[in-house]
Amino acid sequence: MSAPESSTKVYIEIVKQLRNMIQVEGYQAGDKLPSERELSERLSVGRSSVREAFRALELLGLIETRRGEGTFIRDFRGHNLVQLLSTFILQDDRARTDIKETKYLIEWDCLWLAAKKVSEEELQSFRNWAESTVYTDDEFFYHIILLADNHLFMRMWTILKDYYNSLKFDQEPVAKADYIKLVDSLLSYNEQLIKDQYCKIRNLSSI
Amino acid sequence: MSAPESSTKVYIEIVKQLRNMIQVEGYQAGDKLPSERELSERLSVGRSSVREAFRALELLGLIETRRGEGTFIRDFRGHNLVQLLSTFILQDDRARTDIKETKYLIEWDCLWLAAKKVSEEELQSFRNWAESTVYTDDEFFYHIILLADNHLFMRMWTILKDYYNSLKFDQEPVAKADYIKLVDSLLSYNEQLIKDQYCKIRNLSSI
DNA sequence: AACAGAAACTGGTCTGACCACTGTGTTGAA
DNA sequence: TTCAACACAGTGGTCAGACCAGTTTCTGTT
Repeated sequence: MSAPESSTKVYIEIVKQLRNMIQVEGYQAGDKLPSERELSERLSVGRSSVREAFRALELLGLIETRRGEGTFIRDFRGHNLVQLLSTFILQDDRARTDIKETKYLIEWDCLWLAAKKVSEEELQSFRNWAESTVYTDDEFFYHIILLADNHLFMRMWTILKDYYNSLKFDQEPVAKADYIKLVDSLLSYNEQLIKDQYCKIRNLSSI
Repeated sequence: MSAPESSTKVYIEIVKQLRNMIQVEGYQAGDKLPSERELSERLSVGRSSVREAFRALELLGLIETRRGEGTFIRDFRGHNLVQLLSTFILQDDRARTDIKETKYLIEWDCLWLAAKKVSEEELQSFRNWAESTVYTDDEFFYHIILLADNHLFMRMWTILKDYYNSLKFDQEPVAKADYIKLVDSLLSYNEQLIKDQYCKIRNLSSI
């Protein structure tokens, strides 16, 4: 490999080449990447440098390597990062407050989006599900986020939920009737009503 | 190192040990970690396995390694992840819509938080800055996010901003007077006024 | 056609060599 | 006494090679 300018590390260059290759050749989740040895030859770098790049991407949850089989693009899940990042980032006392605040606001954003986007039939269907099913708070809001139809919020919420749960807040169980009331407020398309009902569920004075 | 149960890879075990060590021994940003060779001996693993673990954490932006000096805990910045994750995750046409939607809602959330948290003096001081300074849209909203005083939103917004900018949306410049009006609406503590003014800046019918 | 075994592929871990950079201590000259 | 140069010991960076373990493919026999 050509001498790196501005002393970029070889494994970083390899990560860049991999990204480029994935983009240009249109790799999808489940697709197999070239083997370590093949990339080593193709890029004229040591196999251990290729392994370093693969390891880094694997820890991110972007690829997975299987002994005897190969290296594959993964369907990304953020949950690997939560456990990792939580150790390094949110260690101060402020974290708990920020997590709570952020999770609640994103839930509210998704309620708002759901109220805007979702048809009455879909809401009715969701209400039927809410009435006839036993679910956790997470499961209920997972459905809300689905209705909001924003993949990015789904990822963020999923990460926040995992981390929020790991912090073990004291949290009174929410009565099922209150969840139903929240869905009914969505059906009413009344923003203030939705807001009031969500605040009740989360014990907030306002949002 | 003891034989890994359920075939966990050695570098993953090393990452776990590092996380544990950082937590238990209370490492801070800027602190130096034990050297590759020392960890190799201490954990009874190959130096290349330690390097794999370090590389992975470095790519995440959690540590940095400097030749001849050592390995240090970094003050985390999400911006390394944006460039990386964007390639693998948000590749479908939906991404653009989701990014816009999410960024705008987080900006709104932070406006709302700022309106709740910030004293009139702070707002006045910010208004003075806004009047007397030349700034970009990003710089203006960076200050809003600072006023919201939520580290998590700051990180999320920073990541979203970078990615949003990389997508190169057509975006008309905002008149400085409109930024000032937004600050004034904050000073009025009138949520509807804040909302209206933000919608004007972002060309939204509602939020 | 089916099956068993060999071969070739894959990733996983490690050792060792050597290079390049940095920091520290020592030494000799001014 | 001070300062510059040098040696040394530490650090990370890259690589080759060896060997192991799992999976897939190929080949020969029945």
